[in-house]
Amino acid sequence: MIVLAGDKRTVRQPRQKRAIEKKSRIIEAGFKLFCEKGFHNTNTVEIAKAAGVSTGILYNYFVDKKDIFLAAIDSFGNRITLPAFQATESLKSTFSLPEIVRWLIDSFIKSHDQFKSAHEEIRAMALLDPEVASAFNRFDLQTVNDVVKMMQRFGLNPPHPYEKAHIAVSLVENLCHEILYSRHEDLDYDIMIDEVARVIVQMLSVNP
Amino acid sequence: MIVLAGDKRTVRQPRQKRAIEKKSRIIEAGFKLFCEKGFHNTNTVEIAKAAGVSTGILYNYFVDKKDIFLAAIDSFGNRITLPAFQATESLKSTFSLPEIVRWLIDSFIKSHDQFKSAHEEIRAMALLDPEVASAFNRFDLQTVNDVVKMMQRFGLNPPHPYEKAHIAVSLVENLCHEILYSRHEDLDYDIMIDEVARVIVQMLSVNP
Amino acid sequence: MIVLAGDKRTVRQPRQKRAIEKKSRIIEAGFKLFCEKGFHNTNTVEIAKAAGVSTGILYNYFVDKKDIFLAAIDSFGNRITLPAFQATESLKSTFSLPEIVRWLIDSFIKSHDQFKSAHEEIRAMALLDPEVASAFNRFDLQTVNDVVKMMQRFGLNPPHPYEKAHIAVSLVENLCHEILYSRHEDLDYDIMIDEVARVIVQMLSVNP
Amino acid sequence: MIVLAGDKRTVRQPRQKRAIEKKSRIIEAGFKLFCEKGFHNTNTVEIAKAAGVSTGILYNYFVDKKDIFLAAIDSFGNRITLPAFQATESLKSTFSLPEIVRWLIDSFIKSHDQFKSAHEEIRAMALLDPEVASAFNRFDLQTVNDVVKMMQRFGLNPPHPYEKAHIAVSLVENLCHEILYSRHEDLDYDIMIDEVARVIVQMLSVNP
DNA sequence: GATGAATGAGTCTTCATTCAT
DNA sequence: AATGAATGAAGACTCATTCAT
Repeated sequence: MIVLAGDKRTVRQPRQKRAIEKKSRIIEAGFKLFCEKGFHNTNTVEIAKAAGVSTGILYNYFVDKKDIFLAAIDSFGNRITLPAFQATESLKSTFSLPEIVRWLIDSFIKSHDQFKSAHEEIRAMALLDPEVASAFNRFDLQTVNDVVKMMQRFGLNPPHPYEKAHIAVSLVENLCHEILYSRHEDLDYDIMIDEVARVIVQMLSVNP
Repeated sequence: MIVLAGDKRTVRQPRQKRAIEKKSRIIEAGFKLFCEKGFHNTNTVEIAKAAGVSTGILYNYFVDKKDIFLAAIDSFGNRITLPAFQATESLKSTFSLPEIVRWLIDSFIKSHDQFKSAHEEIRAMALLDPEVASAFNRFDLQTVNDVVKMMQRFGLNPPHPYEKAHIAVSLVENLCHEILYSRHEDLDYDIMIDEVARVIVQMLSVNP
Repeated sequence: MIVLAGDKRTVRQPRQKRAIEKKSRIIEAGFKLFCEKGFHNTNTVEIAKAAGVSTGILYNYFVDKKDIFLAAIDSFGNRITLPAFQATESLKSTFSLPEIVRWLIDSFIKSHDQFKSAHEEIRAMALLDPEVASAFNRFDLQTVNDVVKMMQRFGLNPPHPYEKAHIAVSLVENLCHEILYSRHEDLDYDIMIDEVARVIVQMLSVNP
Repeated sequence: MIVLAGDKRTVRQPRQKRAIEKKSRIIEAGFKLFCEKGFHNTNTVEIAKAAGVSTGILYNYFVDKKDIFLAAIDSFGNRITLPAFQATESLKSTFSLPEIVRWLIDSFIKSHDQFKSAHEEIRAMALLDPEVASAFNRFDLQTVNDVVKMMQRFGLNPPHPYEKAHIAVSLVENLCHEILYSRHEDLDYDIMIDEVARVIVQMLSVNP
């Protein structure tokens, strides 16, 4: 399994419960705003206001505005994908693999909706900023690891599981993006979902 | 074929040759800087300097900074992908489809490298800004149309050609991004390229 | 003679007359405020307002607030001491050396008054900031050079002229400071001035 | 002898031993930091941390940050100069006056080194702030008084002893500053020390 | 048409001081 | 008395846009 690299930022970690909650509120508020308006269009006053704190306190918990963004990325990664993968376990006995992949795609589309632009902006900023790149990679690896774990639960042992899992994740993410945001009127999204599910199942089903 | 939506911006179009060249130089310079540094990290003074014009003149040709970005997106779309697709024509008689797809992926990786962050940032901004979204869609459709044309040249007539072309394009774009920027050390990129080529060929080869 | 080291800051030097005047106005305004209120108690908005410009334009002429301070130090050095030294030339035939030194001290006290705290603050900041130290040294050297020149005009050729000139300058500067700002009620400043003049004359009069 | 003006601040004086120690620790920590980094570059959180107390408690002992600075000035004055003057007593029988003055200058140079910027910054701030001016004067007078006492111990009774002592102190302080911080490469500091010692001895040796 | 100096609102960040615990 | 998290006003600096020349 790919191991998440530890991040060694020199941020004072809050120990007290209230402080931890406040830090979470800031991440939450920042994340929500970054998703709605993007990093560059969100200012620190807004984040503080949304979190119900003063602007000054932001800098007790985070080294700068970008640090809030990074924390939000990590928080973001932990939330979207894992529940969906875990839920597949209970579906295993009832549904076929193509049905479950289709269900996963559907649930990803639903969960992506609440994160709006964050994912793309993270990708964009990752190209310019090593710290964002690192946070993005952590998130990415986690999802790929989750997919590989799910594959194992389903008895799928294709050659090169991580490479294939990565491709599968990309396919689903692009599909989500396309369906939620781009909306080309000439494309039939039901057909696209079917096709993506079919491609994934085929790719993962090749046992050695 | 999907038709490009008309552009309804109220920008004075330069008629004189010198003015047209100047506008091109601005787009060129802006595009280069946006690729290198991102939209938010590029300022208008830099663009003007790189284009060899005054900052004031920018606003004769463009309504604002974002308008330069939009023009750059349109210019961007016309340049990267088309040459690669056209080149496949001459390869048709000599190489097999899997070989040609693999060649296309390789040439996309090469051409993506020079555009760095532009593509991702456009996607990110497209989520927040309808005008950018519209420009992005124009670019996206063009690529999909190019792929469909190429499919026809190769005698590939699968059902739902646009949907499949879109999926294929997504796969290749994600692969480019992964290889050029993310570089997960645990992934074998040769295998990923092979696998993506295989998946695309398989998807497109299903004739009705 | 001690030579002033050239300073290689990367500030865009204004070439046009109006721009040079504006830069001067900013230095003037900054200098005045720094003298009145000190560097740390003067903000950029005040400087801009006093110079009759916008805050933004400050950064066309100076890299940062400190850079205005440095420019002010250089400007400061050129103005205070030189006129006084030059004026001694015309007094040479009429007055004796002790009388002229006494006259110089008096005129220094008068000219110091308009620069209030600048000199001390420069000395204080010079201890923490190499750039300020460098600017202070330039100013200091200039004064010492001026004193040595004056000594030569008066036919004074003591051994170690630069060391002695430096001591003389220090004595006068401290005297100015004491008289203008400290005002110990128990000290008789007429006597101090006489004593300082006597010490300087004695020190400089020792010909080899 | 010049009498120190009484201090009229409305600060609650700690009576308990532990509280007095705590106040001392704060002054100590503040003094050290002010010397190292200057008043404006030292913040109250740092002072509290260095003193091992909470930021809130600072305001039980001091009315504001400047008040810590004032207390530090008073503490500062008591420490640097007195030991050096006292030590001269034991040298009296063995060494000549010029030797002892030279020894004093040397020991001042050594002791100044540990106080870095404090002295200059106090002088600078004294020009802007009456309270700092008052604290500086107290310190200054003390040094002058110490010099006069030493003069008496050495049997020196020139006319205007306070004025001359003040001039002597200024000379030595400037010399310290020059040697420790300015370091003009073209000046020979051994010669300057000799010259300053010579001037001081000459000035103080004139008995009525 | 062309210039580029000028604007000033907007941004992130700091820090002396307070106050609920 | 003691804490240290919280405040929020104030600061330096940026930059898209304008306009006198």
